[in-house]
Amino acid sequence: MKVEESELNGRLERFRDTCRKAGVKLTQQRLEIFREVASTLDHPDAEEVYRGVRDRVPTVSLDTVYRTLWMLHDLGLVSTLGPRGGSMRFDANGNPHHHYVCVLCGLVRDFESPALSDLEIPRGVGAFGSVLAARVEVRGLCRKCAKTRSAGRGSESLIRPASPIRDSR
Amino acid sequence: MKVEESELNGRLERFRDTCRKAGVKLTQQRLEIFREVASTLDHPDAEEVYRGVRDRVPTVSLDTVYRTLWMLHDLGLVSTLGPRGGSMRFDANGNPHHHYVCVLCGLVRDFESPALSDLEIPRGVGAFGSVLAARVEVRGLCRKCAKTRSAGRGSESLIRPASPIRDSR
DNA sequence: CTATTTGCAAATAATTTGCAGTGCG
DNA sequence: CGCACTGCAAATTATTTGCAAATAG
Repeated sequence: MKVEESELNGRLERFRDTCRKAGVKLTQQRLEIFREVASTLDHPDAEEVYRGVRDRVPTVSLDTVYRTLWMLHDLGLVSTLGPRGGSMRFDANGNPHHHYVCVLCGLVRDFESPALSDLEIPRGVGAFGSVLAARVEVRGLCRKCAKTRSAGRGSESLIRPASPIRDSR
Repeated sequence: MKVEESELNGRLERFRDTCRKAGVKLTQQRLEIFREVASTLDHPDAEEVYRGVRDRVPTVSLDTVYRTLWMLHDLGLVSTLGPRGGSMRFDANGNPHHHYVCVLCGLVRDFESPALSDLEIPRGVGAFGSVLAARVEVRGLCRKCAKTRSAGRGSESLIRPASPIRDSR
């Protein structure tokens, strides 16, 4: 799924800006790697970014993709999603948001919600340490998986409480 | 941090029970592997479980630990936490709960909260698919890290919005 | 007894690193 | 023009798998 033109331009703008301010060199591969993450609503892993960028910059190497993604992370331009199924995934949505995750295929979609963003954190939590941010992760079966699955049969072992994806590589 | 005696016994009870019902054999290593995860409030990774179990069952192998942890997961006896820093972590707390995660050292602590557990999920989310569960992850700097850090200097690059741990192996 | 389960060692997957050449500022 | 950046290949880390020996029920 594609990010809107205007939003994408804003992100690219911020990217150039941040690079300049941070004094990091603006290379072709960095631009394209950022563009790849910033232009999709999916949250791709390094391999997917690599495949996408290779079309435009045939010589990029996978390790440059990794290095750049972590560099973008260090600059605060992308955040990461713990690996749903093997590999780390990257997220260029800079606005406060939450995630919907399909427990079967690993699809992730962002959603915003003032209500959830202003969550009341129980006071007891303060005992653990400071609170910097809170994020909600909603798990479920996405449209497509629900369809595929019901085609087969009813429900199997699926509703294992809050378990992430244990995928079948 | 240790789980209370009574709670631990309940977990072990449920473990034996579930194994029997599922028809899986109750071996020494399985019992000790489960005990290791079930008796701590930390959420250890396979390697940590391995080290702990080895004291009591010197011949266990790391792969048995992996196989057993995933088997416990399949039986619904443990859930997983996306890798904070390299490796998958396992959680034997069967009650609905949320997580506090230290962005520096990766410490995880559970907390319960009726308010958060009854979260109102925005209707828009239904468009993505069904909703099975929702979990809140609160990020912050734990007590210990805050202390260690302030010993050095003030704040550095730390407050990178909602970024997980990019650790220094 | 006998199907499961285990331990070992070797295989895979994801990610990182050292180094020599290349190109941005 | 120099130092940060890149590509390559080799190294590491986490995790999985095939197989013969061990064991729970």
